[in-house]
Amino acid sequence: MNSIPQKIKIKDIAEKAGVSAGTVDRVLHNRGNVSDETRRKIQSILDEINYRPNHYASALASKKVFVFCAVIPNCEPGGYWELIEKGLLRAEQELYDFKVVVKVHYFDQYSPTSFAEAMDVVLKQDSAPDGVLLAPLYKPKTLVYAKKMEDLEIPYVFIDSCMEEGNPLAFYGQDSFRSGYLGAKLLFSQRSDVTKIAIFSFFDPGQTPSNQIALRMEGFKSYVEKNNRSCKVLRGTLSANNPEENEAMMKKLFEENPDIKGAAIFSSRAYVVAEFLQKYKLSNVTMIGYDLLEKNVMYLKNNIISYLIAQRPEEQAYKGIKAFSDNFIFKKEVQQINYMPIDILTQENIEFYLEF
Amino acid sequence: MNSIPQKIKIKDIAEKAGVSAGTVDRVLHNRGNVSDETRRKIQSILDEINYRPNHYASALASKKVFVFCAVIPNCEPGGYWELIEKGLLRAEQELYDFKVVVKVHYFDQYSPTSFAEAMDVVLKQDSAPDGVLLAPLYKPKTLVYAKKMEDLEIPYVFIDSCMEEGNPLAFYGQDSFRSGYLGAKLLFSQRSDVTKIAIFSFFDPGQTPSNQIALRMEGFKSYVEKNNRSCKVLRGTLSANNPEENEAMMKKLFEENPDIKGAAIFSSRAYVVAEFLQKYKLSNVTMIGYDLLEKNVMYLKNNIISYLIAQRPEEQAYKGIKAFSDNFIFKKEVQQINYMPIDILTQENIEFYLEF
DNA sequence: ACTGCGACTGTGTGCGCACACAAATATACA
DNA sequence: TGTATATTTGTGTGCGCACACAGTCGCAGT
Repeated sequence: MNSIPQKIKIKDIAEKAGVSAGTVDRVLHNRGNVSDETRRKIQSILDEINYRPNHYASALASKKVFVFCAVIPNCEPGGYWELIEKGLLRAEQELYDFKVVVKVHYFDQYSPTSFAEAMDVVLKQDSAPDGVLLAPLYKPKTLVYAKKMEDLEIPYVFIDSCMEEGNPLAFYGQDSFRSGYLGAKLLFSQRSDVTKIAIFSFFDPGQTPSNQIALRMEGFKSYVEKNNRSCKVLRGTLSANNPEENEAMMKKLFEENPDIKGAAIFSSRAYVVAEFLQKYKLSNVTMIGYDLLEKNVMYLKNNIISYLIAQRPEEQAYKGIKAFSDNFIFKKEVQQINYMPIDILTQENIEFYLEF
Repeated sequence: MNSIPQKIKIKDIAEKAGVSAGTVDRVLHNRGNVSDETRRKIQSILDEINYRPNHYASALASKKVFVFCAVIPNCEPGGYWELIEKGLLRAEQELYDFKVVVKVHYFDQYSPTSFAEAMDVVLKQDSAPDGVLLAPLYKPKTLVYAKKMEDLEIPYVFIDSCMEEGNPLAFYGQDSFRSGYLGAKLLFSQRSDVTKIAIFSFFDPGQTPSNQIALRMEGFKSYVEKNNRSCKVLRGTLSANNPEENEAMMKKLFEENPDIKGAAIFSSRAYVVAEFLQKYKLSNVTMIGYDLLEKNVMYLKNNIISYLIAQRPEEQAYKGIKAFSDNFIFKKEVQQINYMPIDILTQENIEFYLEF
């Protein structure tokens, strides 16, 4: 009654083929040293009986230690990349008994050079990692290292945003264009009288916008083009480390344009703008933002931000590492392109997203 | 460099305590037959060195087969409960090597008696299941069996909706009240001129509404009360198996009330109403619905339904079974109340939710 | 015919643990 | 003091697999 479908093991196959377990093991792992004849015989049995190895027993017996490196921007407390790191750690924990180690390497998210340095360290270790997880913030540099890893035959996983030119083992992230598009839709669906909006970005001097943010902005504009062509879109440029300047800039912008009805910002730091809106009591401005940072959530709850669009960063990182283990340990097919859901968060449903 | 933190095993503990592995095993599993003195010694070592057993090795060595039963309504193809079943199967697959079997038992979702019969079968097997997963559609009957299972010391998991009176090992589902509340918010946020809406339900004669649907409706009404008190709410009652009658009813309703601007339905069969709206080209009616059924998705894409609110049924079922394995096999603490995210789906983000 | 060598195949051990069983020790009672 | 019995402890085997190692075999070269 409570019996389990009898599991087929290596020994069974060996018996069926009239060989020893060792030989079956050799064909299973392509270790060579098997005559064509016996290999074919074993293979045909394998094909017909649907052998499914016990990966837990396998991991137990194996001595192999897997080292996966993650290369991500420095994690400010409460910032976006901290969520990514959380996912990495969760995956490492879960794979502990499979002898999986996740090493995190950090770089300065505003410096492509710093990214390159981190990658150099990762790839020039005495023993190469079994896989590298990274966020392709800056296309050109990333491309260089993608090439390098392909030459070294080190599989890599992209999170956050993708690059068509690369050929990762897997990608986990949002369709950034679409999430920008959705942002615009939500902004305009809120009210029918939106004729002027402001969008903000952190373009520091001499820096190219990150891949993802550029795409979100395109998506946003595309929606406006298509559905609210008459709406005026103003741009505000924020500085990463000069709050006073930012405040002055916004003050000027909103004073000169009191008819601004909507605001959007495509990085995760919506709270910078929200803080301003709250301080100056501009409750007539509808705002949308991105990512589930604590401070963003606070302004959502305070009704300063109407909608937050989220992308499950922790899950991206978690699944990124799991892609490696699925590939190496569980021998599962790994789907290459994996768009994460574009979650729409409001005051009413936010609380149910906080622990995920 | 690539070394893993040295794993502590039973043998290590045994050595430290000056006993054999068997004795350590006895205290780890409370198997008794250990003198107070040695148990205390071992326990103190255990406390101080943070021993984490290898559950994979443990499962490998163990002969125990786990049988978990799921009691759910019949799965119509393309219906809600099919998604649940998918999650159950996924969990079973994943736990295959842990000797976990998931047996699904079905009942007629419109008949509490049929539910009771299914539960009787489950509980009166020659060997009792190690856990039961069920959806408490009908409170009173569920309560009876919850009691029974507590007496039999069989842990149970609720999915879909919860019952405060029960004491399940875990619950995975939506906050139904809140999802109804959010539905109303979305309906009204779409346009400012909504003064009359219609809500539909499948109250067949002689039947009590399921727990979840009743709560959603309450939540919906609560929002209207609070924010749009002047809006008139009409009720339409649908029949589960009489399309002609339904059509006639809706026709009459919308003809007599041409000023209906919004429609909502709290079961997963929004497509019944959507089909009508499409057929009669009532494009002026904004509609919201629940759950990611194929047919609902189609009407969302066609712009008949503006928002769908989803609750990840597959994940509910999957996590429900995993709660058992976490409890029995991985000895993890299982959180009792787990509200699933209330996903808001629109044309723009729907495609990213379809494979989850 | 002997050796050496390469291609192929079988055997044995251990991964960390559960559990049946054997062994040792303690306790009771005559 | 001896025997029977309960209590406590140690040992051995196997779960399914990986992998090191030890064979076996055929064949070329001397």
